[in-house]
Order: sequence, then structure tokens, then C-alpha cells
Amino acid sequence: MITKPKGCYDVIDKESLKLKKINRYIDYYCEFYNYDFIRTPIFEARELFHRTVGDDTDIVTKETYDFQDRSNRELTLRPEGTAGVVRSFIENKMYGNNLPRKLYYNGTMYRYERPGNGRNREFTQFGVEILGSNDVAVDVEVISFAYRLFEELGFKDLNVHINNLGSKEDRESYKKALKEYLKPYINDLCEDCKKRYETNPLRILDCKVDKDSEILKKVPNILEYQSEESKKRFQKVLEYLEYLDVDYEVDSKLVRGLDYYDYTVFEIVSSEEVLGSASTIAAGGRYNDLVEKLGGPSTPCMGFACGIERIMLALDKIEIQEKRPLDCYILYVNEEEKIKAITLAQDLRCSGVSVDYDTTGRSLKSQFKEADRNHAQLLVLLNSEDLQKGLISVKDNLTKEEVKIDENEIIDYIVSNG
RNA sequence: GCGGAAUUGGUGAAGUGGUUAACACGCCGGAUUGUGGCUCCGGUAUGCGUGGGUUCGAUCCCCACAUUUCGCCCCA
Repeated sequence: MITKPKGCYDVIDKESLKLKKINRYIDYYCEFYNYDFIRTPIFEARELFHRTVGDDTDIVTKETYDFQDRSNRELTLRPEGTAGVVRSFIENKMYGNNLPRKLYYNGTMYRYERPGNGRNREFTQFGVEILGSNDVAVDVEVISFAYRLFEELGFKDLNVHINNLGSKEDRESYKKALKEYLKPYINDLCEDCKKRYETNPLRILDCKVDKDSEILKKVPNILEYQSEESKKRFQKVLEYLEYLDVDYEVDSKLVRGLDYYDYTVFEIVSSEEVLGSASTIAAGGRYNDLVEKLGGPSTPCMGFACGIERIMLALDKIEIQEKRPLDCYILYVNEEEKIKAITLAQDLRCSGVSVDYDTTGRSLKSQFKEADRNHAQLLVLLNSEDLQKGLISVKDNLTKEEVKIDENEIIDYIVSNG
């Protein structure tokens, strides 16, 4: 038997109903907030992700699905959504007018990881990006949008962890201070952190291994190494969040795994137990330099992404609506009736009635059961004797009342009673 | 990438080194010779994740691999 690749999964039955519901919510909500849907390729030039996500990040160094096509192009299955959106923004010259551009995407991403609870190799991310405005209102809109969306979906006890990474200059001066502070302790850090000390010292801040050590507890605070302008900007973000009643918690050690972030970064954490270590359901931040870095005009941006699978996990206990009931189920036994069933089904469907009938040669008894499984409202009972008189029986599956209708009026009858 | 656990039908699962692998649900058929959802009766794994090995003989023991799952790393 051929099985699905490791870390992939099929969405069927209840899960697929749940997924459809979430997707409908997302589409509705995004339209409500005036975001336009964007779809970009599932694979892109490998270089795109190296330049955006960062050469030293785990995502790029050990988690991408890389391949060459038949013309030896170096391609990569997208590990996240922002890079493709930014590439598209530049390539389609969206910066020309109508800024800011508000976009949302919802699609599969690929990372070669060890699968586990709420983590898969093929997974789905939904995210929004606002390109072309540095207004703090944008920072706040993105955060509150995410927060309200999850609330609306049924999450309780959401918490926003937020931090300010500041400008490039801010970070350079902080990195310097951080390295200076850590220098005497470098041998006490974990192996990964020793490497990070050179490649990306900020990542040491959220190291899980060293998190409880005294060294990290007394680490310089990034918020104190920023220009007055950066500090003011962050204060304003927090102030606006309060106006919008978003519960937040400043976490000066929050840094993100992707290199392109600056200024505001945030994560939304859920306390749902099923999530376990996958409690971060959404994360994002500002990336004011990315568009320029990829060859576009300087364009400040802000966005976030969330993992659909984690939402599905957490929504396990949330009520999901049943499959849509079938308007009508047609029952038949012999060949003559079967022909009538097939043609009647087509006519009814063309008239906007949802219909189904048995195609496995089941007994009449089983056909009744099948009709119930589909929650059929009306049962059409075909009977050769009646058919010869031009009559068809229609039974209301709720009241059990049965009437014989003239064959020529059957469509009208069902349309008006269905 | 590292460490632990699991893998029996459509589903939940019991079980044993040796004839036909419990039980329950579901599904199908019959009683009801064309009007069901209750009841009763019957059927429903030629196979116990895959490949090797040990053995007279393995679903059960050993090894490898795969997948799932828990923790770590990282992340959404």
C-alpha cells in the first residue's frame, strides 16, 4: 500500500467540515477588514527565501524542500508566506499607487521537520500583510485583527506577547552591548548559543536551554538601547492597543526566528491544553527593510501568520456545524424506476435542489437509512405502478406524510416544499 | 537532528509460540416477497504496519525500516 508522506495528512469528514468553516471565517473577516486575497506560487526561486528569511535561520539551513526542475532551476517549496507576497508586490509593481496595500493569503507551506502535535511537514498558514505604511495604526490593526479573529473563532484566554526590536541602528547598538555582556559567560552557554553569539546574538534571548540561567536573567534590556523615536513609537503602539482592549504583555526577550523583522514583533499565545508546546498560534511583526532588500522601493510593512492546523487542534471542542442536509433523496428498486431516478435527479439539481440516490444496488431498507444519514428532508419514492399512472410519491421525512404528485408537477412541488 | 512509547477489521479494541483471531459499534442481507429508523437472525480480518531472522511452526520472540505519538531543538 502506498501511504502518505511523513508529516502530511488528509483532511476528511469532520475535519474537513471544520476546515471549511475556518476558511469561510477567514474570507469573511478579511473582506470585512478590507484585505484582498493573494495567491502566490507554492515554490519559488531558492534565493528568495535565503534573502528574506535569513541564511542562518533553521528554516533555511535545514528545513527547506529544495529541488531542481528539468531545466536545473534551483527551486524551494515555500516555508512561509511573506517572502512570496513581497516578491509579488515588487514584481507586479503594487507600490505604484493605492498604498497601503492590504493582502491576505491562505495556503500550504513546507518545512522538513520532525512532525508532532500541531506540526507537520506540509502545513497551512493564513496571514495578512499591510504594505506601504509605517503608521502605528497599522501595527495595531494587524495585532487586533488577529486577536479578534481568534476570539471570534472561539478561543478563550488569548495573550499577546509583544516586543520592539527597533531600527537597524538600535539593534546594532544593542547587539554590541549584548555581546559585551555575554563575553565573560560565553562558555557557560549552550552549544547552540555559542554559535548564535557570532551569527545572530539576539536569538540567544529566547533560548529555551539557557532560559533559566542567571546569565540570561540579567541580560541587558533591548528596550533600553533604542533611540527616543523608537521608544516613543513603541509606547504609542501599546497605548493604541489599550484603546482597543487587546490584552498584551511586553516581553523584552521576544525575538522572532525570521531575520526580516524590525520594530514591533508579537506572538499570540493560547492556553488551550490540547496545543501543548504548540501554544503559539500566530506571530508576526514589522519588516520595514524587506521590500527594499529585494529590489523594490523602500516600503514599510507589517504582517502576521497563523497555523491553521493549530487552530483546528484547539477548536476540537468547539461546536462544528453538521453537514448541510440534503433537500431530497430518491429511492427506487427496479431498472425502470432507476432511469426515472437518474433523470429526475438531474432535473431537480438543475432547479437548485440538492439530491442524491443510491448507486450501489442496496435494498430499499438500506436506502431509507442512507437517506437519514444524509439528513434528507424529502424522500421521493419511485414505484412502477404509480409511474405508469404518471404519479410519484413524495414523503416528508420529518412528518412522515406522504402524497402522490403528478409527474409533471413534481419539480415544482419539491422546489416549493424543499 | 536526539531520546521514549505505540502500530490487530470500516471504527473502538481483547488475545495466544501451534486447528476456524474474542467482544462491541458500524455496514450488508433476511424475518417484513417494494415504505425504513425498534427487535430478532445471519454475514462481514485467507490476516494482526513492512521486510528479514529464530523456530517443526509467529500476529505473539529478535533485528531493521516505515508511520504515528510524547518530550527536546526549532517553529505557525
